[in-house]
Amino acid sequence: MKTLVVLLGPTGVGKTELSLSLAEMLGCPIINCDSRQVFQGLRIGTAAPTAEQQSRVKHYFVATLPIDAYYSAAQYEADVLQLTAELYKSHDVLLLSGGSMMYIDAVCHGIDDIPTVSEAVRTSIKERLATEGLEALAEELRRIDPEYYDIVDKKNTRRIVHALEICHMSGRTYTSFRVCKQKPRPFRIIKIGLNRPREELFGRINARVDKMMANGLLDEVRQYAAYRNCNALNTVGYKELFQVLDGVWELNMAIERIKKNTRVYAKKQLTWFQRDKSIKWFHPDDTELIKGYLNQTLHEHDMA
RNA sequence: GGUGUCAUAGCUCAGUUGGUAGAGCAAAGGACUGAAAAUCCUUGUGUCCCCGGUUCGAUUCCUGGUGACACCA
Repeated sequence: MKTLVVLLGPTGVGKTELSLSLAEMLGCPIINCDSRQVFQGLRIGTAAPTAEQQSRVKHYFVATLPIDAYYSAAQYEADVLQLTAELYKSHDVLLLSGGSMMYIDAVCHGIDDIPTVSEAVRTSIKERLATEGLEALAEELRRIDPEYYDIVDKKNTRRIVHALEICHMSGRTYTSFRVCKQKPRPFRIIKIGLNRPREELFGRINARVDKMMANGLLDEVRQYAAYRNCNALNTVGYKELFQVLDGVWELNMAIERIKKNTRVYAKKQLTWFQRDKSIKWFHPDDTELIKGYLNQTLHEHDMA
């Protein structure tokens, strides 16, 4: 039976370091699962695996996309499934490591088949949002897809807009695409979650931000100023420093905000992961415990 | 040593003409299906420094402590 080991946890907890030693133990490459590390050039701000780390273990989905590329959880799902099908020809176990919650779920359960929104539809809804306002769009959604309107967060522009986009795109209701059914996978999944006491985690996050600044994050941001409207740069660490380049915030203010927003993100990740009862949690320093658990579980799987 | 000012949430402080309190920051909880490091929702933390007095009632006024700061010696 083929197995996918999923190493997950909040940002800054220590996934990258541990993923290397697990990959070495398992003799497999690392499939990166980070929605921002897939873009080229976001080396410092996303704490991407270094060249040295990548020479130790082969990584996939690190710095593979141009910064202005469109990408999504659904595309990631497809890309990973294609890659794993190939890699399983020569491996029994593969390691997926990262903290992008929806990307993890896309790979593990799949997400619904929803049409990709065209540029034209996206632009037209965007313009209507600007001229008519969110309430008018919500009202239209209530008319054409009352079922989704019922459950959607009416204050969440993203959700309302997206549902409308899909309706316009397809001529069907957004609800009709939301089957929310888990897709079977041709491999077993073992989820290992990493976590630390809150204080420890936040201490690491704060220290990591200082280190990023020392490593030249501001220069990295400056370099991509022309791409600031790209989704890849709507990212903690980048969006705050654009405020500095614009002269809106003092540098210190921006650094504090980066730390705060990273902490909030980590908490958000934990909230999401909390619901997944299939995750087995460990402290990242318990390397031997984790390896022992993995070996034991893999062995059980072989027997089964 | 003397005089003065201050002492309220984790931090910085506001406030109560006497009816046990609120902002900012920090923090906590949650939602989530093709932009997800995105987007959005909810929450308040308290011996109001301590002992006494006045008062129906004191965090608020008064005596005395204690501590911090400033100035004078």
